[in-house]
Amino acid sequence: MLHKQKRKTRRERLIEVGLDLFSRHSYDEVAIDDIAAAANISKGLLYYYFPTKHDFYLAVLRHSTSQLLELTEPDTSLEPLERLRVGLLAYFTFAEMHARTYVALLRGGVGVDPEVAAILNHVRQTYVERVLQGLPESERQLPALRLAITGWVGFVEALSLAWLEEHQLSKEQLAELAIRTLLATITSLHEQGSSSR
Amino acid sequence: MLHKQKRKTRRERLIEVGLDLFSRHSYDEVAIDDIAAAANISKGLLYYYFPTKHDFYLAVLRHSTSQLLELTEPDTSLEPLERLRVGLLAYFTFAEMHARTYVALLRGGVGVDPEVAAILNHVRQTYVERVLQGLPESERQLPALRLAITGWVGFVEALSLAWLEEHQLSKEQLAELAIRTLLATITSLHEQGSSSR
DNA sequence: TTCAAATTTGACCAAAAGTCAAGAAGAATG
DNA sequence: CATTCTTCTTGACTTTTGGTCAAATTTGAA
Repeated sequence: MLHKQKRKTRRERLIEVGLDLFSRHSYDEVAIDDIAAAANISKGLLYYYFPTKHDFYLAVLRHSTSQLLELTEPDTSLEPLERLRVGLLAYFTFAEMHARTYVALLRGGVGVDPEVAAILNHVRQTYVERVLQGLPESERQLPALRLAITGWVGFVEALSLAWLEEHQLSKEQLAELAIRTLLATITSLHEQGSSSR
Repeated sequence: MLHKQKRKTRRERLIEVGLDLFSRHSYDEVAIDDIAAAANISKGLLYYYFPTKHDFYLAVLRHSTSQLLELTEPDTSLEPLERLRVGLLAYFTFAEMHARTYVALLRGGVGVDPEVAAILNHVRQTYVERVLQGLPESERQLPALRLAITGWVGFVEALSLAWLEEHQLSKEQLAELAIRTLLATITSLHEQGSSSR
């Protein structure tokens, strides 16, 4: 039996507090006591909802990544290229609105922690998948297509992070740049005839 | 007076131990006592060489990033495109040889820790700078050139990380893909006439 | 040999993660 | 309403781990 009666469940409120703290401080700068204090709660209660500090962090991370994925959900009623453009705009909007959180999200992570890595990989994989969906059947057979798109997702991430520091371009221009780069990358896969396959 | 008599100074050996541990475990999975034990040393001695655990981590990180930058140092005797190709090959070679460390390096980091971020930014910035060096004067004036190249560096990082999981392409093919993408991205900046400047 | 500086230790301290018995608050039952 | 059962909440306690320090050991000039 899940319990989601009130406006916000305690668990949700705690995650919001964590979101705030973790976007402003590194993982081990944030003490359990800080979280408890910020939420007006005893330390023990935090452990009632989350088994360990690390699990709490994962919950916070999952929360924001799933929010990101939701807000950039592709609109399949649009044709692929337009769908991509809209998705990118939504992505940049998220980055802009939750700048601190977004940076912490991508550049954060707790060392080589496999669980954290898994969550971020899942996000990236999802984007790769979405891009693949928008490609015509004929293109999808290219040898290193998936690899190239994964690279492109990294391109978009780095682009957005750099953009946050200095908004020289509009979101529309960013999206255009990203799309052109994607198309060019895919095109270059065709030309790369040499030895693969 | 620096002291670098013997084969390897204690400090260097400690950094190597840290390199090993941090490439296999996350920052806070590695206890000071673990490091001391792995180096056959008392905990106190670690604090003789490094003020805090965090500083130790930074030293390890700086060590491997500077090693990466050294090994990929551009050979200015080559023409720009060839120089880039050789640089990329060296980069992928490093990633392959120090796979675990390399992954920890890029995807690691301690939360939003500004010092860690600064080190990684410095590496990325250096690459952006190197690419810019290889561009003809005429190209360097493009409005969002720096931004686009920063994105491309992210592309190369993501590409290499994905490649490490499944070596489907040769390093040469990877480099070719990366170069084509860079050129295409820059070209697309030209075409993006609209409203900037 | 001697002495001062550099190196190394291990016991100790402080802070932060994690545990738990017990109490308070709700909700269901009679 | 009383009672009882469940859920929620606390604060004191334990354990782990980062960090300190005086003292001991080693090194290397003089």
